[in-house]
Amino acid sequence: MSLSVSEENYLKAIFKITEQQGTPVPTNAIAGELKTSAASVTDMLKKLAEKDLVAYKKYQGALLTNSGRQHATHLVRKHRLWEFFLVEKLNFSWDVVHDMAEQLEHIQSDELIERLDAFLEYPKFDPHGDPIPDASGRFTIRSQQPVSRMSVGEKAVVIGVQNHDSQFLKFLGELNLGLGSEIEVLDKYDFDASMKVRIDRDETHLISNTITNNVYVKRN
Amino acid sequence: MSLSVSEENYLKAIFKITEQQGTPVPTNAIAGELKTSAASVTDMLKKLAEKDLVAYKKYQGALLTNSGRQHATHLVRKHRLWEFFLVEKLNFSWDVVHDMAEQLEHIQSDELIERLDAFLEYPKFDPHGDPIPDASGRFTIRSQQPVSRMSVGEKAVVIGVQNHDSQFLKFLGELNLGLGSEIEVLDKYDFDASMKVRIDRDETHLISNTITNNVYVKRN
DNA sequence: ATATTATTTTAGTCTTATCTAAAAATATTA
DNA sequence: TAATATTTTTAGATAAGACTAAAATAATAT
Repeated sequence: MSLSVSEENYLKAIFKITEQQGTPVPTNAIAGELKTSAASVTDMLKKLAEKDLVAYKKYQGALLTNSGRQHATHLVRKHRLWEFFLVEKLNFSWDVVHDMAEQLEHIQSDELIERLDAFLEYPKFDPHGDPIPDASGRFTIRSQQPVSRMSVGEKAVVIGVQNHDSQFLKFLGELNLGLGSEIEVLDKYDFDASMKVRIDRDETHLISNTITNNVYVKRN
Repeated sequence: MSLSVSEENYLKAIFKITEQQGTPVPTNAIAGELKTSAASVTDMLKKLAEKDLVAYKKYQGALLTNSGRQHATHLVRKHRLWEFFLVEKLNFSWDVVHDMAEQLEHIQSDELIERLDAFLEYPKFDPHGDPIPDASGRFTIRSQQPVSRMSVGEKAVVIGVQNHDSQFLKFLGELNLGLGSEIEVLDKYDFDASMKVRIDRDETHLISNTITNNVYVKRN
């Protein structure tokens, strides 16, 4: 079944909000995610329910059906593969690729995606450290923890970020902090989760809780 | 100015039909090219005229303005660069890339196209031998002639095809005939422009006028 | 438990891009 | 050049996806 860009965006939004959990997604949450009105969401949910992509009961919010989740996962796969392509092949920086991938993910061709995947040598994680589902929708699971959970003296390697905001990512770049960076915790200020850290055995920085909570490191 | 996919398709269609010449394009020609109704074309022409992308006078057909032609050329550039990418990097064959490129050409990001161009090392011709305009819209001109104009005994290298129809291209593939193939004319049957040719100093084939008229070789 | 607030849905519009049928303009032909 | 045929435009509808305002439902607080 071929879906419109709009329909696909709704599926992705619902998928993003549920993120595993099985609790129904309120209309307003979707409206917020897509920056659209609640009325529009209601209209679309009816349409998606009709196509059996979401389970929807009036006033009860919506949940993806298996078919809907499959679609959404495939969109996530496409989005992340394109992001990988943009960063690894076209040398874009990680803070500018989202909007382009947002468009590219709607290109309709399974063969294209499979070949892109092969061309990129089957990457398992995108440039923000998020897992890229394989063709059958399986995500690689990896244990990780936010920097805020590290203890003083500990060293760990950055493997992901939670916040994909362009400003945030650009700021990390200014700290020379990216995937693969080594972080050593020099000091912790527990009252606000800020920390003093050394990055790649080089500069030391005082980083705020926005950073310590949104940057993930490899858990051993 | 950012255009809708539909508006872009109209500009491309007009560009394709005029193909250099400065005679106005009739409404019906556009309708035929886009497989839409004449009424729809009239509506869109008014809209494009409003945006100063076409010069349109009732009952007189439409012509691209400079701005419209610039837009159209940029679309051609995007289409052909993506086709090159699909064939050269993702190993698609030349007969299947058109529909994907048709979608990819509407992705909005100039930076993406410039980086793609660099990644592909600034190709001058697409997989069908059509010139790829550079960022400022200039096409590389190359002298060429259809196989039908070759004389008996002459040898020449294939550099392009006029017909992009998938069936046609697939058939050429079956003759092992592609860009770069050498054609030697063994015999000519002028009454229908069919020929006996040897391809790449190997097999000989009797080829119809559909082929001799639609395959171009390098002119010396 | 009822009043108040917040959320969600319905109803009615709007825009874009399409269509068909009818009217108008242009081209062709006798 | 008048009649006929073709092309193009207008008029009126439709579908998708969005909106606002009002009504209906659910959640919260007194």
